[in-house]
Amino acid sequence: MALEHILLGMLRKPASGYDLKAEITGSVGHFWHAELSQIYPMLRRLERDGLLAVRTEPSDKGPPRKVYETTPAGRERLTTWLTGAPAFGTERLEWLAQVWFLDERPERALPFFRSLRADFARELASLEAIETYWKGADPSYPDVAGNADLFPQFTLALGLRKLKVIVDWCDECIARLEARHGKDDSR
Amino acid sequence: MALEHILLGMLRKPASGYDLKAEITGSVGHFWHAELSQIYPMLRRLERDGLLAVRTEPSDKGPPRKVYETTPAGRERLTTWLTGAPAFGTERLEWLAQVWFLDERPERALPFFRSLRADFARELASLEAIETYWKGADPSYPDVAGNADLFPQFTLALGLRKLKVIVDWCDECIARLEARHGKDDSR
DNA sequence: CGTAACATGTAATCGGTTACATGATTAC
DNA sequence: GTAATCATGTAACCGATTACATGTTACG
Repeated sequence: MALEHILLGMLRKPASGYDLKAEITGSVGHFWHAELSQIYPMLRRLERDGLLAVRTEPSDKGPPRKVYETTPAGRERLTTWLTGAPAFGTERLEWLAQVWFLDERPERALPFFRSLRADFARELASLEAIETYWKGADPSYPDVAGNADLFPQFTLALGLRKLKVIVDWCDECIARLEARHGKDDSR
Repeated sequence: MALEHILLGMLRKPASGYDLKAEITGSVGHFWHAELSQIYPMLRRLERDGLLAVRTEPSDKGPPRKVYETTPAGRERLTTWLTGAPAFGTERLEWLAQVWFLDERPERALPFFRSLRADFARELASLEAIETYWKGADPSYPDVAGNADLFPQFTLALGLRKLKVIVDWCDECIARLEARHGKDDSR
């Protein structure tokens, strides 16, 4: 169960469930996602099992915050996950399944790929913004100094390259489809 | 729900549940996966809703086969899925999360990436084998004639490119890690 | 005065995995 | 005889999504 380990990893720096949701989307967000309704019960479970410690802090706004932090036992759990083999969750890409069956509706192909291209280009732009920020913060990028930033940066590099090939692939599919039946259709 | 639509798409040619499992792994297998225990109840449901037709055929081996086929209503369901917007299931890549937190166990980084590289290289090889087969069957590849093969071929092209960038990325990560602390470690 | 952000949760449901159950035929 | 392939299913469980429930503070 990966969410468990992601929380244990993130909570090496203390945070509340609410914080975590924002931190997840802002860091591992390009390859992971979690709702608050999933985070809260998991935090409780991890605390019950002694992998997290809690303290309650008053909040300026709204109800009191429950701030969690990884315990030594939690840290150990994290390292066993890291020591194990790479975990492949069988990838399921529904939009590729749609592409596969597009011969059933060939006239939908061009608008479909154009929409796909727009979506991935937007995602690519958001990763590029992160890269730009990173470059500004650390002038030696991509030769970062410490280990702490190295691995997140690795994942960013892969995200950028993958999105680039997807956008290029969309463009090529569009070009091939246009070549097949005159450039004037389905706009 | 994508499995539903995948079955409706595949069953434009009649097949049994058992057949389907093999057909899925052999075609859309590089981006989708389904177990028999998931397929059988889904077939029943789709048949109950009039989207599939069944007939029972005796089998040479084992119990009688239930052969399904998409009905006109099923075909309509398929096209509404294809007519809709591209469906993104939020991608969750656990192995990238492991990379993200590798600073907790830096000495595990090299073996981790080597294992990752081996896994993806194997996947890439299997897609390349499919491409080779395809080239042999249709000498005009990649300029296939009909629409029927065009879209599956598009998905194959993307799979190949994505896996290539992942393998290259692994190699670069390995090189950078080796450069960081002498080439002789953690073999 | 309403909306957004802060902050915590529960309940119902769904898609998917793992394990279990059954039994025939074929190849070694 | 025993393992693999053919062929069908059910049940328990788990991870994740969606919808619901509650209440405060700050901003325009």
